[in-house]
Amino acid sequence: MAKAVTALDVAREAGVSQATVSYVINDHPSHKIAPETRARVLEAVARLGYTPSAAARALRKGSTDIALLILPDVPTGPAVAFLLERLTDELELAGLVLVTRRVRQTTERTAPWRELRPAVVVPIVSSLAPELEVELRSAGIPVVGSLLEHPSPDDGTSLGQILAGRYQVEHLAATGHLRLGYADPADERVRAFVRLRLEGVRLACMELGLDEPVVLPVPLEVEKAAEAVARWRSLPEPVTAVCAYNDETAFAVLAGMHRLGLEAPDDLAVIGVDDIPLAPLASPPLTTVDQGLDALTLNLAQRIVGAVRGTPSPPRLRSDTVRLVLRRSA
Amino acid sequence: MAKAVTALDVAREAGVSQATVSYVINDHPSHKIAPETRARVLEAVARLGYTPSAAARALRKGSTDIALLILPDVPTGPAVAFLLERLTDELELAGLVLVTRRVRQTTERTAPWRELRPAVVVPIVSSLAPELEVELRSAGIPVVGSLLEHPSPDDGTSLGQILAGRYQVEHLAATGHLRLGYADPADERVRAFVRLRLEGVRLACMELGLDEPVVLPVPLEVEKAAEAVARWRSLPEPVTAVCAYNDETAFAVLAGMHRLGLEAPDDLAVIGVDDIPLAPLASPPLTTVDQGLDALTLNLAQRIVGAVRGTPSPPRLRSDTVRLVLRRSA
DNA sequence: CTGAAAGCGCTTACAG
DNA sequence: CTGAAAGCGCTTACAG
Repeated sequence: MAKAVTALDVAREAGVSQATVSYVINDHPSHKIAPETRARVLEAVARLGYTPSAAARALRKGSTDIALLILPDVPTGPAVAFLLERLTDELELAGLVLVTRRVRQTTERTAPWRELRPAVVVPIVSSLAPELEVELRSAGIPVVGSLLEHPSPDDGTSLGQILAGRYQVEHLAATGHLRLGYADPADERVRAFVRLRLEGVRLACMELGLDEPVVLPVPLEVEKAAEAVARWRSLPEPVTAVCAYNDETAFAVLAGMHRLGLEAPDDLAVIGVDDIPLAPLASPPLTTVDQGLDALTLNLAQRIVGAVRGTPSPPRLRSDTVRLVLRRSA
Repeated sequence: MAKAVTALDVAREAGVSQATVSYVINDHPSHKIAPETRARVLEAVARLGYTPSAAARALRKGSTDIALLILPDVPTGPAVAFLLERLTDELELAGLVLVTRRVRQTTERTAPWRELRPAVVVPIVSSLAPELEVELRSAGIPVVGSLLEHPSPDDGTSLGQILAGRYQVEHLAATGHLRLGYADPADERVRAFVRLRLEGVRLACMELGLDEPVVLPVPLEVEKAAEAVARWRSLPEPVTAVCAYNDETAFAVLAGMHRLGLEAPDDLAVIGVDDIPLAPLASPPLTTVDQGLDALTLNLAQRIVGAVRGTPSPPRLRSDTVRLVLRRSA
């Protein structure tokens, strides 16, 4: 249980005071340290392998380098995994550590920032309850609206989510389809997203004069998916194309079709959302809507860093990242 | 910038000392607090919404509740995403927060534990350099060998990794295949894993008297995959079955086959590793090897918690979680 | 059963 | 240009 190296150890080693160590380490603006002293300190730091304790620093400064990401209890699909990976990397570059908290519902009772004193809170899906938002603001902790935020309709990303649905419909309508199905993943935990994307589909159908989409549950099981496909095709006015909630659900639809000996897009056109790495490998290659998660994540990272450092940051990305990825399934 | 609520605020509110607040909050064993006092304190805590500062606590106790996961710079595929998700949840249940650090190479220069003072360090892939291992031990920070640790050959998981390859071959050999191909994802960043799984394949081939597997790069692109498939089939002694590095690579092989009008398993049998959610939805449904990541992750979580709390924990899971998932592609 | 006080390792006015 | 000292918010021997 050797004690860790402290600034005092370094100070002794370099023959200076603890304060001086701190000044050179932090490049304190109002404290120009003599180059020679500086060098001596830096050398001692290197020799001893000193790194300031994050805890002591946090206690003293009143805040940490933590970016607290509040994730809902959704399964971590490819999209969220990608986001997490990129965000971790980008924030680490800026000296922030990403801490993720999965939370069913963010309430008074689960207010992790009280414990962690993060530099910033990022509620990745639902926005915070107003009273929590107030608590944070008054504690000086910025809240960065995430890209996936959901309820507010004029919000950029709800917009993005809705737009994904719209793009699906526009492409389908443009290729002559009049009756659309919607493949719902039937997973409680992503309900909010389903609602949003489906909303986009409904709206677009209305505007383009198509019928209401026929929503059917399509879990990731061949049999169930086949049932849904059979059902869509046996309607009085059969569905000729389906919008899937995401690419994984689209794979399920495709699998259900294969089971029935059907081929996309002729028997039924299928379009997904996300453009996961496997999408081009579907048979046929999956036509899908790319939400531009890459750009959105980068933008989110920049906004987080900006909020922490108090530096100007780019505006929240709007809908301009969404685009159709045309392949063969629709 | 309202100040956060401190133990002193609570103490005043409850009419006790700061020490007493701490005792009731921590249920200190040697300090039985009078029930009535206790109640008063608890009530004040609730009323004020008090949560102890993690930083102050860490500083005082000399260690944190952080479990530091050292991740190599590998792409976060479905398997790693799953592991991260489960681990976060399990550890949160035990009051630990998971902090992930992606690191190319863990050296003296990047020693995040010096800054973070985590309760435990988990190098998820490569084991730590010996001198770092020593540093941690002497600082009293336990290191929990991860499930994916790689170089030591007698190690449980290398074993697991090698075993995945072995299972692939055993199934293929049992179904009459003599000439095997190996689909290498051709991604530098997962080289270590490829080597291990391929090793298992090679060993098994030798023991079962099969030829050396024919290794070909198969990135996630239809064209490239088709090339590999064509190549395998046009060999003087054609390959009749291929072991894919993982399920995603197996999807690529399948896609390459479709492009050439070929069908698994008759034209070429294909077997993956991981059993990702999409595996049953491949066409044909993908036969694969499940590494039992679920059980492995739970075991890892238990070992982490055990190491931190100093309580007994289960032994590292060995190879017993690996199993064949028989579907239709092989 | 409860409290006063020390001290964890930093940073930062404040003096010199 | 450098240092002595206070103080961030806790926990925990030590007294009472």
